[in-house]
Amino acid sequence: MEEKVMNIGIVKELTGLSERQIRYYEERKLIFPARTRGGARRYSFDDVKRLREIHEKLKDGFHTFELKTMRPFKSV
Amino acid sequence: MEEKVMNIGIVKELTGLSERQIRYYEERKLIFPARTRGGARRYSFDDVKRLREIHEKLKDGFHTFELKTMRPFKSV
DNA sequence: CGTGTAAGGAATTCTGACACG
DNA sequence: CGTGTAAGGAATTCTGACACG
Repeated sequence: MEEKVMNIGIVKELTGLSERQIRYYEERKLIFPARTRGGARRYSFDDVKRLREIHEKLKDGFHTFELKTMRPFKSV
Repeated sequence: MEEKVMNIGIVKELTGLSERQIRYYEERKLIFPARTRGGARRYSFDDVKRLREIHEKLKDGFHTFELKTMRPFKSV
């Protein structure tokens, strides 16, 4: 579940989030997709799971900078 | 492992096969990727596994039409 | 802060065909 | 038969920015 194999389009469908949101969470250092040679992001199923958790927390009123310590996340 | 989430570029990397080979096996009805609205193919991890098996069999001298009965494969 | 959008470019994927054998 | 390739188009993704609040 850690293999980075999905492009952002599929992640969008699986999470229901916008590309903007997905990229923003990365900008905030909450998610770490891999990159193809061409620069396209690649996510794992674990990433999809994490994106859902992030969005849930934000809906609960937390801020991205507070989520960085939300849970230890194994680095790529 | 049945979720169709990978585009052909990643499948190429995971299997070491060319796009031509991957598409040809589909043309021969040995593999059944899903499609995005735009027409792009989407594969599952099971598909990747199957592609490897197909290629192995071909290297062993079998022909694509002989592989259709190779093993029951659940349809999409 | 978190997210939407229009903008232009670059990388990806698609199909149908010609080629070899 | 199984696979390579050049061709042109269409869909996808990328970055940086302006916007709101």
